[in-house]
Amino acid sequence: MTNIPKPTEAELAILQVLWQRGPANVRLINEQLSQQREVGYTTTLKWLQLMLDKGLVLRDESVWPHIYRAAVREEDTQAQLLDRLAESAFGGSAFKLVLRALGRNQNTREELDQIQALLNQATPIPPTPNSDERA
Amino acid sequence: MTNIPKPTEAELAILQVLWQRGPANVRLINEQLSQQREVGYTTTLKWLQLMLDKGLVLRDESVWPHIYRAAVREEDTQAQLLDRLAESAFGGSAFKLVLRALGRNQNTREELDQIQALLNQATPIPPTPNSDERA
DNA sequence: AAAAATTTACGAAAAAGTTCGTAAGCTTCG
DNA sequence: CGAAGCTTACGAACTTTTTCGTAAATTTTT
Repeated sequence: MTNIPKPTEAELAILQVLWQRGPANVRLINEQLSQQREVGYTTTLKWLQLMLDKGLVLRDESVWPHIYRAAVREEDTQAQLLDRLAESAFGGSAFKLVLRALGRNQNTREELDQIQALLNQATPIPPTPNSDERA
Repeated sequence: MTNIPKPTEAELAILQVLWQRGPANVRLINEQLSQQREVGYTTTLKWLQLMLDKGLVLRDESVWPHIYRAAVREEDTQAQLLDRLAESAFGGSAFKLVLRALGRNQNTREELDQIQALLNQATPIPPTPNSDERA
């Protein structure tokens, strides 16, 4: 709920590592990041420290080396980023975003089925009286 | 095709105005932007100039005042941003992005139908042999 | 316990984006 | 034409992010 501070690119890269691998020390995180692009160890450390200040990660100092873990949930963060993108590039329409994302996506049969399933269980909301306000 | 330079927040705001309203002069663009948040005229002008340098907009100097128009297509830009978001926050999976976007979205009956239509015409691609490569 | 190796903390430079102020350049009007 | 009113160009201050270097702190090894 508490509005999460918007993560930067670098911060997102780190969060992804933590979400996928779970809590980890700086070395491990840096190794993961390094697989994608050259990153200095202290750079990674600094990011973690900044993220700690912002409340994006938590740190366990009772062990050595310290262990960091995500303080924000993957789902929440993704949702927030989708909202933000809808706002900044789709005229505020999450629906348009979905259409576009779906339209240009190559999916396997399983994936399409999964999407279909989600769609089937979706409950339509009543159209807003002014759904055609601004053409 | 030519990889579009990643637009910043401010640049996206301007592109959205141009996409919706079509070519316009600085004053008009600034008025539109001002409806959302306080922006100085010269700030808008400066943005346009920077965007011109980056190739995000085109300028017609044969008229006065100059008229700017988007140099990148809305669809392409949105697609690019979706790819980028999938990469930076969904572990590179456009599919996961779609699921998430669809899942948390409140849609009207019409919208759901539209999504369904899109889904029906989607041709499944064969599953990749290593679709389960990294668990 | 001292040296060697690893981790942290801090400060700060460099790069990217945001925002204007000011002056110079057109247009229009009296 | 000259003044007044927009428009444009330019430079620069500020803020936010990205990136390290260096030194201090903590462990681990001889």
